[in-house]
Amino acid sequence: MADQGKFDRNDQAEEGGRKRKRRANDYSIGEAIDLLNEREWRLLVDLYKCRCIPQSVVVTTYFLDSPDLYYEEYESVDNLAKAAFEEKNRKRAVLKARRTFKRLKDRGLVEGTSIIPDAVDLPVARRGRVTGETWYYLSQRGLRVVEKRLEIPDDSKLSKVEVDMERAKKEHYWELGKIYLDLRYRWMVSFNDLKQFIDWDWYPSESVWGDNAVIEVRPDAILRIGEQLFCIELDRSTEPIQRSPFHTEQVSIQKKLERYRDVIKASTNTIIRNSIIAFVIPDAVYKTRLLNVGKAADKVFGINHRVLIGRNIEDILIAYSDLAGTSNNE
DNA sequence: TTGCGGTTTACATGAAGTAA
DNA sequence: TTACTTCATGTAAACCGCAA
Repeated sequence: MADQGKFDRNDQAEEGGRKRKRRANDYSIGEAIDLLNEREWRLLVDLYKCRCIPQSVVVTTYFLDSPDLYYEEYESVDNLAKAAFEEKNRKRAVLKARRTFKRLKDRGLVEGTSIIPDAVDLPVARRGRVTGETWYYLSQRGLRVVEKRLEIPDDSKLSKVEVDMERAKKEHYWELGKIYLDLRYRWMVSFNDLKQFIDWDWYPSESVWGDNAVIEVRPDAILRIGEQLFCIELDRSTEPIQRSPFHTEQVSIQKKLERYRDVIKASTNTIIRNSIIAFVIPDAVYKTRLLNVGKAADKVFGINHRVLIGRNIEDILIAYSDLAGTSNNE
């Protein structure tokens, strides 16, 4: 009967006479949800919005608290000792982050890899480190759990396969993810006292349709601040774009803008009609690229267009407040 | 070999839960 | 109430693969 008790409680199942830890499938979805704290929820939701997050960013964004929270004497010691505390604090945060992710992994909510495939491909004598930074993703279960929490309607739900395929363009999605994190943890915090900025959301892969549901445009992400929609187009000049050899860069941007124009024209939804197209060009070294987009916008929409261009989301927000509010005498 | 950076493990501690 | 168990956490040490 002692054995009976053992098998009834799977968290204490024994193997070879020794207790073992619970494994991934030992947790039901309900249990996994029960065990999530606020930080872990925030993490999962952000992971959903960003698709992927590297470990170092996880540490600094969610786990790195100020050193004096953990080491009371921090404020009273000299700089050298302070640096030691900061280092200790960082290590503590890293460990905490890893343990958290291990737990989430054990409960089947996230997955992660750190192998660099190209490095492994080389002969042993020629390769350097084969593991790089660990990247985290949501698992199938994690996706479902977050979608339930965010109350995502069925037709907007993501398929795990699709999300997995996005990993092939990890750099692109991470570039977008950084914009989201920037917004959430820098700009929206600093704008917190401005009521208009409190109600906002981020939709990483959502289409915008015209009324007839025939013509569609798919921005890289949609940012909604109150009633204002921003269709975010991330433009990385390093990214190879497949196109006919007769098309120049400018033409392709223009084509994209024309598509937006057509969708907006075909829509009676005022939110869509008033939407702003925001081109974020993070690695625009020369102004010309920014100007080219501007020129294309003039051509497609005319002089008073609603196309904003910037190197980062801050530029866009500043340009937006210029555009929106001379009435808003800040 | 030695040192480095990332990762895992051992151990101590305290909080919370549980059976007697 | 007491003794015991479980779990999360912080710290330190061990471990691992690799480069110099």
